[in-house]
Amino acid sequence: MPAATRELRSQGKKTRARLLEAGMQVLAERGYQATRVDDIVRVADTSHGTFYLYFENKDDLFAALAHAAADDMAALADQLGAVGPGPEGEAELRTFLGRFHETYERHGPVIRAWAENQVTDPAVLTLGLDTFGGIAAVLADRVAESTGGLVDDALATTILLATVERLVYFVTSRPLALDAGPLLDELAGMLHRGFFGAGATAPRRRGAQSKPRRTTRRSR
Amino acid sequence: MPAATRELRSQGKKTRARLLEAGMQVLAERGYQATRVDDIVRVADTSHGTFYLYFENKDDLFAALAHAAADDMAALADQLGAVGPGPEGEAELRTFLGRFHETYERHGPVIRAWAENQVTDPAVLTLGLDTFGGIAAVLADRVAESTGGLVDDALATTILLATVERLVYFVTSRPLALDAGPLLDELAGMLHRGFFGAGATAPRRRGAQSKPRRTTRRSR
Amino acid sequence: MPAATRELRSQGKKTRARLLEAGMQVLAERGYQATRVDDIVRVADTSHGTFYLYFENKDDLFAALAHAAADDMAALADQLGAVGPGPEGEAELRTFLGRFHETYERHGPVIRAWAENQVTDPAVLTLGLDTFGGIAAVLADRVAESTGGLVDDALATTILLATVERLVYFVTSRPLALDAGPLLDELAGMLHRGFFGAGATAPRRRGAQSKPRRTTRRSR
Amino acid sequence: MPAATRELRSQGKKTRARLLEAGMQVLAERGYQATRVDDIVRVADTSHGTFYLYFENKDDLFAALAHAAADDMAALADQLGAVGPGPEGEAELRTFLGRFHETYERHGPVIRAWAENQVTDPAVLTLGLDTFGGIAAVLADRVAESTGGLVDDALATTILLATVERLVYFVTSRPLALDAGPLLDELAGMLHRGFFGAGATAPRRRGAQSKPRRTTRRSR
DNA sequence: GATGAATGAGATTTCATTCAT
DNA sequence: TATGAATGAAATCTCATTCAT
Repeated sequence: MPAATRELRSQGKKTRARLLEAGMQVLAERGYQATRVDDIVRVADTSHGTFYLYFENKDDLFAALAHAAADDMAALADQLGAVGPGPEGEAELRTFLGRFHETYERHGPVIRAWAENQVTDPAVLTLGLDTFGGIAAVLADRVAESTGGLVDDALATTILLATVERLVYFVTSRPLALDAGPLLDELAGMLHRGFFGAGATAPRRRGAQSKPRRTTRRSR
Repeated sequence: MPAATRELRSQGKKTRARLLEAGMQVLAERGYQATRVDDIVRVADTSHGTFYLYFENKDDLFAALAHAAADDMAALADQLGAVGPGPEGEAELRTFLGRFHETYERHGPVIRAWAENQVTDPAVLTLGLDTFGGIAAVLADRVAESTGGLVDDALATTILLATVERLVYFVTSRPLALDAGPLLDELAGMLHRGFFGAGATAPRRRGAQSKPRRTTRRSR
Repeated sequence: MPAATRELRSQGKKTRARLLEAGMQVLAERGYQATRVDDIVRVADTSHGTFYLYFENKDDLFAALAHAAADDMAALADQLGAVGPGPEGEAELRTFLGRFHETYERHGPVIRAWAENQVTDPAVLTLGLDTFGGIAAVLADRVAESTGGLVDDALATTILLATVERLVYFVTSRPLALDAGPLLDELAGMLHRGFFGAGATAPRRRGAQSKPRRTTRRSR
Repeated sequence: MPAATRELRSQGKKTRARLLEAGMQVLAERGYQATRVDDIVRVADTSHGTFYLYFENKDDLFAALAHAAADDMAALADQLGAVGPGPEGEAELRTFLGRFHETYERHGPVIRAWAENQVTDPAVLTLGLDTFGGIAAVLADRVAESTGGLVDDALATTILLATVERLVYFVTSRPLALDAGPLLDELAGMLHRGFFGAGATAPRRRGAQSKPRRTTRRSR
């Protein structure tokens, strides 16, 4: 009987949290597929038996991690306000990226597993798709608002999101000693210019050609 | 004794090719860690015994795939000419992206495994780092040339490359029915403006602000 | 220290009884081998710790159940009077079967575990063999008395007993909605005719033929 | 990929047969629940890996054993001819019991697991119920034919069958050194008199009393 | 008296690799 | 050259029992 169905006392809660923490750490180090229960319990300094006291199996622990990540990511979308074409719009976008970065620092391994399509458990997979889809949809709305409906392609926004994810992944996870701030400044600027600026056109505009678009922009 | 040390007749070559092909397919479907020899031989319609006739072990097959990918990717860098700030520079970049895309269609699973840091075999890992590093270095050179040495951060270029990889991954692998052409047009434009354009600043330039840059661009 | 060595207050007695009750229920549902301490404590609505407060281990609880069953079964044998060849003999047998049935309703799972040879604990196994053997011996005596010593095979009587057990098991445990009364009437008649009737021969009498016996019976 | 889906060469067939044989032996020794893969492979003198080459899991092996048993048991029912009230009817019954006994010698452990309701795998459980039910139905038909429709209770026949099973179990499995022949003679006689004889009444006839029935029989 | 937590031995299952034909 | 068979180390999971509160 895993923990989901049981009442936990303070010690139990602590152990469960330690296992989740350890799971996250091992996930970060080895990736979804290569993570073994053995690694998790060693990091959590407990036994196999204890693991199965709190989780049905490995996927169950990942599901718990994933739900926490999904909650925080959903909050991200909720807090994204209007992104106008002016500097205040860019600032709004920058704030969003900052929060995305913070969320990534907390849930990076899970987000990465989703983004890299490593998840096999259908429930967790769906949760990931929904979560990413939700953010993409909000982004698409903001883009459409900002560009007066010229750009509203949710698909293109998904790709945009994936690109943001990858950049933040590099900033967060790689031992690059990169200063996140300036990079996110820059990214915010690029995205604002590329997607929210007056006259910006979506990457996927049907029949879109590079020349006309360039012309448009040149002439503004 | 695996195939590397043996002469192969035509039938042997065919079998080896079938195994490589199958390995690539399974790699695409299941990812590096989850790929089992059993899957490969089933797809290749042969036996476990035969597999080890041609490859020392699982990693050996991946190494073979990786070397082929590395060769084609190295060629990518070799063929990238100067990328000036004008339209012909953007066209050059667009051509590079087109070839990157073609390469991805052939070697996507391997490139992805590298980009997602899934590889454990040290030799293959090094090969990947070298390959990506080589392209990043050439990109960094071109950027430096184009901007007169203002921008030359190889690290930033690595990130740029990773982002390109991700976008091309989405275009190539996802069942999005995306038309690659326009997307690559758009990406070429963005990258050219962002990295190679007159007055462009590198993502990592400290104190970079979006406004001045926008102004600069507007005036061009 | 388990309960056997301790004095129990009224609450303790209640808890112990609840565990025994639960043990019996789970034994009935899952069988001897598949019964887990976890099931028992869940049914008894208590904890693992509490279980081991009252029983040394799983087998100890079964031993307690078994002793209760053995006592009641021994009483069965004690109360079996002479079974003459006449109707009053059959009535005596019928009464015995009725009490067997009652006992089965109370201790069925334990009796069944014995009859099906599921018990591994040597002490409990011996107890079962002794208990069944005791009843079989009394039955054999009664048969021998009734047939004037012609039939006295304890082994055959054991088999007879096992068959009775099986029939009663079906009547008791299966969801057949069978009315026990008529079935036991019938069974009493069959057994009386078959084993206690004038001229009846034991199943194991060498060279026994059905025809002569039928003739004999017809002529009575 | 277990053997069900693969082609097997002679060596493979031999190994699979050895595993089935070992499974039957361990099943006989330890019973359904207590049988471990470890025991089976030790008896079959092979490895765990090999076991899973031929069977998906323990239940899969039992399912294979069960299907073989079910086939042979179905044949039992098919071969049971009319059982008239005369001696040739009893002989027919005796032949049936003899074949039941032979079948039990081949498939005893499986039949016993079914009869003792030890099976948990739903498919195997159903197979057992169907198999026993099929035989019981044929028995019930024969009884009904023989008694002119007076007796046709399938339920009662199920119990009859269970009793036969138990007797044969004792004869077959216990180290009683019993001579099966005379016992089966006797059993055939009892069953013939009890169920197929002229004027016999079913165990479950509603309102049946032992006295009237006895009278009836006496007067025949 | 009672309980939730923890443990570890043992059972099941997977899979890369080797072997015999 | 090819293959089915076999292996065993390692991973997952279960559960009777002990422990600390």
